[in-house]
This record gives sequence, structure tokens and C-alpha cells, in this order.
Amino acid sequence: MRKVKSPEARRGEILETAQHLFETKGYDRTTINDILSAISIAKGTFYYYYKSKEEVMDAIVLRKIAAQTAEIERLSGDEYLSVNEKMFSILMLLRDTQTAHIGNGQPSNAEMQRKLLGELVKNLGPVIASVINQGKTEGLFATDYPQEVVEQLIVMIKIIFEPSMFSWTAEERTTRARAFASTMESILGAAQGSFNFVAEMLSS
Amino acid sequence: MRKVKSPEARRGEILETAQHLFETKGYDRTTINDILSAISIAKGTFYYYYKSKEEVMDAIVLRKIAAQTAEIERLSGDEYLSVNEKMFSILMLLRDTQTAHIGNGQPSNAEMQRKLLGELVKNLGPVIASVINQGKTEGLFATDYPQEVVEQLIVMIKIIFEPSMFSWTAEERTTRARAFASTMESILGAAQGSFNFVAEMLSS
DNA sequence: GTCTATACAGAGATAGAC
DNA sequence: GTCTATCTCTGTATAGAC
Repeated sequence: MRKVKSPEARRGEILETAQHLFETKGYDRTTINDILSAISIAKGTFYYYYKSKEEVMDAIVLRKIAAQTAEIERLSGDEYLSVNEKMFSILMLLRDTQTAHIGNGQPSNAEMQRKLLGELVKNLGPVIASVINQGKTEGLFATDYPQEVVEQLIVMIKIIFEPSMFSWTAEERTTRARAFASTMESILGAAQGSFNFVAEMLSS
Repeated sequence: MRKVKSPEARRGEILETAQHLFETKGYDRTTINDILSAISIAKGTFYYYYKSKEEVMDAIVLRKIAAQTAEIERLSGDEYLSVNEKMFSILMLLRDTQTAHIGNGQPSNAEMQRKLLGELVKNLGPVIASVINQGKTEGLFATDYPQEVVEQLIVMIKIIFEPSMFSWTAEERTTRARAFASTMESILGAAQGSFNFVAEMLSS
């Protein structure tokens, strides 16, 4: 039974199926054979389009990051939003992708998360830094290292509040959320209490 | 040819050999059979002592962390060292284990690094926090969240300056080092410039 | 309790025929 | 482009020797 499809359709079909399985069963527990039998192709066909299982993961990660970057770019360029509103939305987006990229509750994949964080910093860093700079010109923030501070914040939020990394108790998590908000204020040079909403947001 | 050894000797032998191979060839490229033939034991023997290749990695990581923790505990309890001297030594230790745990230049293992960071935060966090508290009583530092701030700093230093995570140019690295020193001062409430040596240290 | 030998299932990946 | 056959490697399982 030999079904020929256009290259784009095939690539897309593999990607969609893999993504669904990764998010449902977890990356490690999804086998190549799972993907193959879900779309009824042979192993050779899979490896004709992707060099490895890992490459499929990369493609999925990049696609997600691209979508998130576009969203944050749109936000940061919106003239009708205040700096605070932008910061709020950006942090919400960052928080909500905590584990969403990986699949909820599934034993997540360290390599996938490593790549995710790397791309996140590389792509989102400059965009968020531009919002910080806007805050600087408005006198809300004061820092000599907007870009670098943003990178630090992304790294902290994605690691410290990543459930597969640390399993805090409710109280521990609340304390970390408060400490993070306080740290944000310190290193962005923002007024004390101006990021109280961040502590709220991250506690849950 | 049947060689009987004491359980501890055998466990240690497997551990040492695995560590050497992991650091030489990289974790992924080291096969169980590599380990077996290096010490001439049967596969059954390996699995008699360790449940999996990953469990061996865990044991290696834990042993390294234990050594590092002991060293930092010794430092932090030394009555003849100033807080600044302690901070210097601690940061040096943290920096020098950047990739040393993994093996230089080898394609590192994300899972191994994830575990390393988790254990590092869990074990070193409280010890370093005690040094921060000493600094607080001496009026050098001021923070409401010593423990949490230490966790943030460990995470930042281990991720941002991890070569397998980001490949900064020399200038980028220098800027990140300065930004990190500045962030340390902010969130620890230390005097400006007091962590200039950190910027120096991390630039290389 | 400790160790060898070996066979085998299941995973990722490759080669080459069609 | 697609498929089948095959390879390597991890990990399980077993039977048995000391």
C-alpha cells in the first residue's frame, strides 16, 4: 500500500502527529513506531523527512517559539498599551508556557526544555528588552543592562517555577514568587511593590 | 574467569569507569558495553549493581555534589574568613564546575545537567544562604529572601554561563558577567562595586 | 550473595531495493 | 518517495557457577 503525498503535506502530517503524541504521552514515552502506526507510514518514510526523533522535537519547539515571539512582538509594539500592561501580558505568556510546551504532567524531556529555554532567551530577549527600554524612557525602570536583565529574568522564571525541575510545597512556591517579584523590582530599578501582581501570578 | 570483589569495590569500580568514559566520550556516546569491556564484567553484573545507565549518572552527579557541598560547608564555617572571602571562594567553586561535571567539549547530556542544577540548588542553597545571613548581621547585605536569592543566583550563573546552553561571543560574555555582578549587588543589597571581582571572574 | 553467559524484546537509526 | 530488512544499543530475563 503505497500512498504518495506532497512533501509539505507529509512533513506537516508527521509534525502534527508527533506533537500530539509528545504532548499526550510525553516525548520519551512516544516511540517512532507510535508515530508511524498513527499515520500508517514506514520507518524509512519518517527518516526521509526527518533525520531523527530529536529533529522533530526541534521543529515543534521552533514553531511554538515563533508563535509566542510573534505574539509578544505584537504586544510590545501596541501603542495603546502601557508598559505595565505589556509586562503583565508578557509574564502571563511566559508563565503559561511553563509546561504547556511539553505536555501536562508528562515526564518531560530535559533536552526539549533546554532547547526551549535557549530559543526563548534568544528570540524573546530583545523584544522584551525593548519594553524595558520604553519603561526607562518613561522613568519607570532604571537599569544599565536591559537586555541582560531580561535574560536573567527569563532564565529564573522558567527554571525556578518549572515543576519538573523543583517540586516546591505551596508555601515554598509562594515565597519564591514573592522573592522573584522583589528581585524583578531590584534589578529593573522599579518602584517597590510595582510587581506585586507577579507574586500573585506565580503563586498558583 | 570469575573475579569476586566486595560489593563496595565493585560499585566503586563501575562508578569510576563510567565517570571516566562519560567525561571522555560523553554520556550518550558511552554504551553499557563500553563500561563492561573496560572492566571485564558481564552485563548481568552491571545490572546487579545499578538499575540503569541513568542511575549510574545520578550516582556520579550526587557524589560530585556531595564533595562540592562539603567543601562549601567547610568554607562557610571557617571563622577566619571574611564574608567577602567566602563569597569569592564559593563563586569560584560554582564557576569551575560549569562544565567540569560533564566533560569538556563533549556533547553534554541535558538530563545530567538538569539533575546537577537541581541537586546544587537543594544542597548548596542553605549553606550559601548562611553566609548571606552572616553578611546581613555584619551590615554588608540586606535582603528579605536570603535563601531564595541564593537559589536565583545559582540558577543564573549555572545557566547563563553554561557554554552548552549559550555560545556567547567574548564581548557578550563580558557584558553578561558585568550584568550578573550588578544583579548580585542589587538583590543582595550590597554596596555598588563590591562584586566587581565577580565580573572579572566570569568574563574569562 | 556475587558473578558469568547468553538470549531476547524493543527502541532509534540506516541501507538499499522498488 | 516509499518501503522492507537490518543494525546497534539499552534493558530484561534466565540459567547456572562459585
